[in-house]
Amino acid sequence: MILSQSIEDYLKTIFSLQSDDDRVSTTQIANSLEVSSASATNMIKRLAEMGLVEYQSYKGSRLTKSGKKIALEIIRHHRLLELYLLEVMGYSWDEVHDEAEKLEHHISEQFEDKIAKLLDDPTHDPHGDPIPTKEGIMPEMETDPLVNGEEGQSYIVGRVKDQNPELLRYLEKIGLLPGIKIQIKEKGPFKGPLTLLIEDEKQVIGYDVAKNIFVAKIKGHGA
Amino acid sequence: MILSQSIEDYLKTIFSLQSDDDRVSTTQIANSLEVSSASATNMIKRLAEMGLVEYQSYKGSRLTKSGKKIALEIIRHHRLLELYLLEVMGYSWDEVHDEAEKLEHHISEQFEDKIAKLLDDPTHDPHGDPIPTKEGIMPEMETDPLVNGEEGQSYIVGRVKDQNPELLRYLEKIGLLPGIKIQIKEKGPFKGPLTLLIEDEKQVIGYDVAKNIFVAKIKGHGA
DNA sequence: GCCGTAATTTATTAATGCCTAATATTTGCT
DNA sequence: AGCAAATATTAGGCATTAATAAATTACGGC
Repeated sequence: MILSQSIEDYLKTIFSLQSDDDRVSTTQIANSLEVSSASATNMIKRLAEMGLVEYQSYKGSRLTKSGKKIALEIIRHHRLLELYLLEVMGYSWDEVHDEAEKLEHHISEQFEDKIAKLLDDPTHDPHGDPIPTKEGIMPEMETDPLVNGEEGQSYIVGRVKDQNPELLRYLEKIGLLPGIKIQIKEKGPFKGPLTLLIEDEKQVIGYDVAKNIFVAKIKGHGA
Repeated sequence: MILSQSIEDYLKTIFSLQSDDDRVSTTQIANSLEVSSASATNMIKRLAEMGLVEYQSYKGSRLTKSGKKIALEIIRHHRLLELYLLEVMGYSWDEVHDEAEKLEHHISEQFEDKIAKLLDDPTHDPHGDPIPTKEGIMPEMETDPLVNGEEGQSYIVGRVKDQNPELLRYLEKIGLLPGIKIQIKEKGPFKGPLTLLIEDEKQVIGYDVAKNIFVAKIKGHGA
């Protein structure tokens, strides 16, 4: 099957919008891709004909097994590429996303395999997101939003949700990177700023930034 | 300027067909790209409108300065990619062409710069072809067809013209690779086979194969 | 059962890139 | 020079992709 870049982008988007197995509305998809909902309806119907989504008029869309497989493949490409660009090619953390976004549609199976091997079959990308396996399985990691964390508790930064290069540069600057250990010193009330201890440095970040940071609790640390 | 893959392919093809600065006929281009000549005429006119080729009806096409620049950029991408795939990513000699052919249209300037740097600004690709510089200059190398060589004379293999994977595998098997020193032992008459000494091994190759091999004479060696 | 939001249908637009068939031009031959 | 063969260009289409606006229909909550 030959899939256009658009098709791949639709599948990727639907995948990221559907948590668990709930249906995704056409407008959600349209907004996410910044196209009219008429366009989205059109494309979704094409995808349904191809057997990539399960679609019922007015009821929304859900990826089929094969649709999900393809979405995961693209996501695998993307995340492997990000890691490769960062680790091997010397890109900086905030540059990798855009380049990966283009290349993910154009690399061959072989290319995918080669970079996976060169990176020693990694399980997580530079943002801390899990890399789907070649078989199409997404290894899950139990992280919670940093904003739900408790004062005094220590955490490992798991993943960063936002892809905005400016934000990424900022996070890199203050050292808030996946894999790093942090401690919440203080949580400002009413969606206020969080004071963190990052590698023995005190840092204050805004609530909106913290919403994008996902962390895993470290047992036996903290209050 | 946004250029489609087709446009880039046309430019590349015209470049490779025009030696020096002679005009290239529409049919030549059409044949090379395996499209009808009507299609080629169409596209050439579009390219002319964009200022990428100089085109006169019935007189053929020639790349303009900016057309040539773009062609050289794509060729640079291609050759850098081939070398990168071979040297860094562990592709074999006969696999690199097809992958590079796809990727050359999709990598960014930055990606190009990164691989050039990682390869230490190479001047020749795995086939021995020169890699255009970033400024769009093709470093030339003085090679002659192996079939024009003299018996007893020694040569360095410069480049291999054909991109046929089978031929490339064959050449790899018998060790006829760019950079290798060979000696012509015997030239069969009437476009007959050539007997070569390749790394102390005697090998006989057909005339048609030898036509694709370009070599540079080694001074002070041979008869 | 009505109303508003969401979704779909229908009809268009625009671009890319290819094709065949018909015509025009150039070239090469005698 | 004149004519036929080889080349090239026009004209007219076709298919695909991906988008849109406008009109219509369906659903869910009150």
